[in-house]
Amino acid sequence: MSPTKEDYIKVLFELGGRFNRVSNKEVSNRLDISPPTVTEMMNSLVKVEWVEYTPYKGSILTDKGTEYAKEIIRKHRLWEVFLFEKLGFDIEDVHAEAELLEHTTSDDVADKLESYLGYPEYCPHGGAIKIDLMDMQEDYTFTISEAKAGTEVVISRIVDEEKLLKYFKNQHLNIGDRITVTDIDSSIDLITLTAEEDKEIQISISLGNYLFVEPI
Amino acid sequence: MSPTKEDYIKVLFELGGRFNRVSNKEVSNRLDISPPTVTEMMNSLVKVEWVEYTPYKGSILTDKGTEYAKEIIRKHRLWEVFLFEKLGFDIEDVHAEAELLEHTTSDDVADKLESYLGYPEYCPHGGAIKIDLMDMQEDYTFTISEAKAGTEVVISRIVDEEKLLKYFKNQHLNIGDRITVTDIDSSIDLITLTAEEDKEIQISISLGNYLFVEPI
DNA sequence: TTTAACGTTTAGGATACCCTAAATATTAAA
DNA sequence: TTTAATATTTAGGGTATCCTAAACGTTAAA
Repeated sequence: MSPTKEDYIKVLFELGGRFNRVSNKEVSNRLDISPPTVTEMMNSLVKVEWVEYTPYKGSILTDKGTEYAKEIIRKHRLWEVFLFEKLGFDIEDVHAEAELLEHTTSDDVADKLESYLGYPEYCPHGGAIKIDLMDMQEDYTFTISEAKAGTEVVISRIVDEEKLLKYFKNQHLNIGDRITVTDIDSSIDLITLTAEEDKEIQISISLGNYLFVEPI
Repeated sequence: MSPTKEDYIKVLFELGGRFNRVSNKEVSNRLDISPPTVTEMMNSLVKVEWVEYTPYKGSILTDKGTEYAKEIIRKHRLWEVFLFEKLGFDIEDVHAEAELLEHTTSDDVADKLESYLGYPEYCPHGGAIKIDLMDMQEDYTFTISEAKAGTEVVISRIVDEEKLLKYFKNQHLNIGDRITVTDIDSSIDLITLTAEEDKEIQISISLGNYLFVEPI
């Protein structure tokens, strides 16, 4: 299907569209596309049976849509590994390039690329590459905003959006880091963590939704 | 610019649009797009200054258009090398895949890919990859249809169009083969060649236009 | 040189995506 | 529960790319 449609279902997937309704507003914000255009596209995605849509209520991915989204995300992550490991790109730059290449990658190229890369498990941002691993990763990890105060966790994945990557990097929060969630205060939207060497870091709960961790 | 426009200037380049006017008919046939659409697109390419167009007479690439076409062809050929050498694709299949990837490849990715591949000189079909080599290749090679009877030549390049590749492969004509042009008869559109082990091969002059050779 | 064949353009339309402005529905606050 | 804020949709447009049918130019054969 068209790159445009692929972008929409990818975003739906990333916003949890397998299990929850995703509002047009969220999609509109994420893709920086006007709300009316999103409404229009959702109706078009319903026609190809990738999405179930209830006006005013939002969209949910169908099984078909979910499969397709996963395939694109797999291609995206494979290119990220290639660009990072083989071509020597900076980790911050691979996302934008993969974003382009993913839409013109046949299944055949993806399979051969995966083999060439040695069947990597994760992309440079910690996202699972194998289709079934994507689900498992969802089951075993949670965002730091969902953690309970006092738990010790390892950062396993950062939602790969350029600005977020830059933000967490600047906060010295990287994949593989062990951190302890000291305090979560929803009243003031703040999470307090302790990282290596007892350094204290504070981030907002809303931004914490983009930082996935797993318990130790 | 858009993938569509890129396809048009690539075809103009391949049809000799740097030096001769290319008719809309030729473009229409090559891209399998209706003549009116080609007329329309040519006008649009004039607007971005990639093409000079005289109604009813045809198009010529501007310097700007030529540069752009070369960049895309370079990306195309780099991907072909990658797909063939690294991913193990069959030579017949690389063209179609490269056709897709070339449009979503940034200059940065192309440069790093070129370096990763060790700065290859030619794509698997014998096409030059470096921009200046592309011109040189034009100067030193000619199509077998332009050869004089009696000359001995080496096949250096086959225009990479799937059907043509298949055709020449079936005729046992491959890049690197030494052949002798025995006879060229324009009255019946036929070229007779002698290949290894004195095997005789006959092809039409029109198809010979897609087989580039260089003198020994 | 007149005409037939063929290439090209004009006219009129379709679809995919995108937009703004205005109307409408939903939800949260008063 | 009424209102105000916010999300969503409808209405009306715009551009890029494609198409067919019909009109028009060019060229080469008769």
